[in-house]
Amino acid sequence: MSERITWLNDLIRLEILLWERVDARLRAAHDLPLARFQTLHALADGPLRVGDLAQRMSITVGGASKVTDRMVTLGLLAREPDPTDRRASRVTLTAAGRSALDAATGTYAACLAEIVDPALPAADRQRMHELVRRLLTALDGG
Amino acid sequence: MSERITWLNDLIRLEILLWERVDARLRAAHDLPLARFQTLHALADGPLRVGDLAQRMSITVGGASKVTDRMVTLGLLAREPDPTDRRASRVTLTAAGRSALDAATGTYAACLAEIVDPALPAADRQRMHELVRRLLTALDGG
DNA sequence: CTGTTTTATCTTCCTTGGAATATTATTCTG
DNA sequence: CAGAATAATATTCCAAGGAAGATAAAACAG
Repeated sequence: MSERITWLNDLIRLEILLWERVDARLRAAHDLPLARFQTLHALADGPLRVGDLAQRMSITVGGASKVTDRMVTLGLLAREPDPTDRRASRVTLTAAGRSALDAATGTYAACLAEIVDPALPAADRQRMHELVRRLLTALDGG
Repeated sequence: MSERITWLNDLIRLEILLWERVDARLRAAHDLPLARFQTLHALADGPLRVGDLAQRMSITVGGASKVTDRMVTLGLLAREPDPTDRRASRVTLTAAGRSALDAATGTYAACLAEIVDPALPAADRQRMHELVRRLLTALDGG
């Protein structure tokens, strides 16, 4: 019973600590908090509608709308009208957003590698990712 | 490079989704959000000073101070003066806090089991916990 | 013992994101 | 096509926690 609690507690704590570390590094190196990096990354493969962005980031639509607002203000994103649905807008990376993403991606990977690699060899990292994926699939088909 | 990002992204998303599910269940069954449950659980083994509570929960001291305020108002926690240091206060469970914790613990474990067990057999859950622990140890010696 | 430094906590301001609601556009029914 | 139902987004209000500064008590230097 209590192992269950420890199990999730530890997972949550891990996520918090990893987030803090990577966030601090990205802020220091690129003035780009991790939350913004993630938004950029979600849009790397092309524009998304606000709702799809929300889903990909596991936040609410309202939240995604506001994230978009802020990052449009910062010049990292742009809203363009969806040609097929005038209610919707397609959120897209600006040139500045794209280059912020490109610049930060290396920092992100390096920082994470610095933390994770000494603790887990490649096989274990791989195994862990696979376990996470299996749980994600069970949770939302993703 | 990009696998690194997916690796952490997936971990973060998993944490968000698990949090949401368990949080919703605890709210529904006990009117006790997961953040409060975690606070109660952190204090289950005995009183802690605010700073120690903060550390155990991986939040800031200021945050812990405010969590304590709210939960004192709710009657779940109490502050008692630390006999050895008049700057500090020892945060402790009230009877109501203890019984809320006891009641919610079963719900928490059951909810988590419902989600995790179909996706991961016991051996994998165990393995995953061990990987998480190894990373935590690397991150903060915990 | 007095002044400085450190420690533990609290407080204020700010950002973030959720919940609920409003708004506007689309789709569907008849 | 008119009206109702639905869908996509935006907006308002609220709770939570971080950062930085403010207190208050303790520890320490002399």
